[in-house]
Amino acid sequence: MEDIEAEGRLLDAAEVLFYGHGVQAVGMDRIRAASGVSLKRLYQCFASKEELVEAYLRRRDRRWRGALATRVAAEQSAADRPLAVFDWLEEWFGEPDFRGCAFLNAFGEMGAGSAAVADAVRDHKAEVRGYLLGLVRDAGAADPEALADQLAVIVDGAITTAAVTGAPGAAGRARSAAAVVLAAAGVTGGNTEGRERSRGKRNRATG
Amino acid sequence: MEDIEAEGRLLDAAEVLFYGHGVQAVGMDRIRAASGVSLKRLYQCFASKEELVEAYLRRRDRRWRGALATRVAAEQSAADRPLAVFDWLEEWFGEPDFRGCAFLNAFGEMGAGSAAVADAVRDHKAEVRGYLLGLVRDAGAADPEALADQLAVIVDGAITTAAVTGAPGAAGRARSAAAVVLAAAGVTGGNTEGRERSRGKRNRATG
DNA sequence: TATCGTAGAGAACGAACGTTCTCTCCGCTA
DNA sequence: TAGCGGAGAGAACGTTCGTTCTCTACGATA
Repeated sequence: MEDIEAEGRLLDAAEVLFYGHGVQAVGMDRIRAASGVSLKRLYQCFASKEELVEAYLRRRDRRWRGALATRVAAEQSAADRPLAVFDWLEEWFGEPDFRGCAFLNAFGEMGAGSAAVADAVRDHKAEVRGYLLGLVRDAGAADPEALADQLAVIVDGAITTAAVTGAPGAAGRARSAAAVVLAAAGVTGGNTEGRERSRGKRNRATG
Repeated sequence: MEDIEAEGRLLDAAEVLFYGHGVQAVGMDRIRAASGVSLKRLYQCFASKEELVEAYLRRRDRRWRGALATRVAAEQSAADRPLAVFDWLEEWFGEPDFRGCAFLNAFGEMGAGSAAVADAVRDHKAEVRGYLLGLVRDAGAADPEALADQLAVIVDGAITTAAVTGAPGAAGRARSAAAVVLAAAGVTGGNTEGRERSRGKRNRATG
């Protein structure tokens, strides 16, 4: 098995297990078993559990933001894109293995004990906030920086609320709050009201 | 040492250690050392670590909501109280040992593995949401249920953002978002705008 | 003073942790 | 075919975990 393949399998196993059960609840041996990679090779790829955790977070960050951006970019009007974030969130919340924000979970567990993990989490949140900033800037918001801050707060609140309640409905409630702050900043898309969106297809092309 | 005193010292130690370092990162022996309660007595009070964690969360829930309610009740006008929540949050975020939401942290760590902990977290979030509902109802909001949902999302987002960034400024940004959704629901207090509040004393009595 | 119940200190238990080491086997070269 | 390097399997290391047990000391009662 090549190094690059082993690394991928290790990160795949780490993502499923760390995200699903928490970092501290999953031992290295369990990752070895799930990945099929020998323990020796595991420690050749990642010198410690902390390194593996950090790598897991950084890869998840890229994938997560990539999936979000892909979904949002499908929205044709720049003014509609900020709210499309919450449509994507709702889809994500509905997935059976959804268990909240991997980064916040890891931060709560290891943020106080591992600077590397804390940095990865901070970087992720900063990237997301930067992405939202670009969206509202393109949508012509009055004060993009302030609006991005507000949306970032609402997004995090939506994720944690959905995780605890176990219901994807938090996305819709967050979406309605986001619609209000967007409207207040002068961003009015084609479906600012939201909420009844789930009754059928969007009125704009989504494909 | 009486049972009731031992229990209090155990919960005090558990709160500082579990909240500060995470639940899994703190062993029972460390709690014994910090509390001065013997291990035997510890297991007489709490039959397992899980029970201690749940008791820690439930006591913290009562205290946390009590402190919040005390601070908010000092606001004379019912219309100003919802935003006062965020003033209290900012004070909390500025405390040196602030490390995010104890309940979300515990949920991320043990929510998948302990039903008792998950229940305690859900109960806390439901209580907070119910408290917010009462506030906006008293303030005469148009749709109190929907508004309470929105505020609950913003509160959770504020806490997690403040925890990750390590700066209390998230409270102000959440406050401004909350002010917008409150205004949209017809709740207009004496200082809805917020934001410049931090430049000096509030214009209403705070004592 | 002799006895008893209880409490604290901390040793001890088995399991699991992160990490390293040993052993064996296989594919390559001379 | 003999020898070598690297890889996988998994035993083993030392530590720490949650939990239980042992031993000693002490205060109350007769």
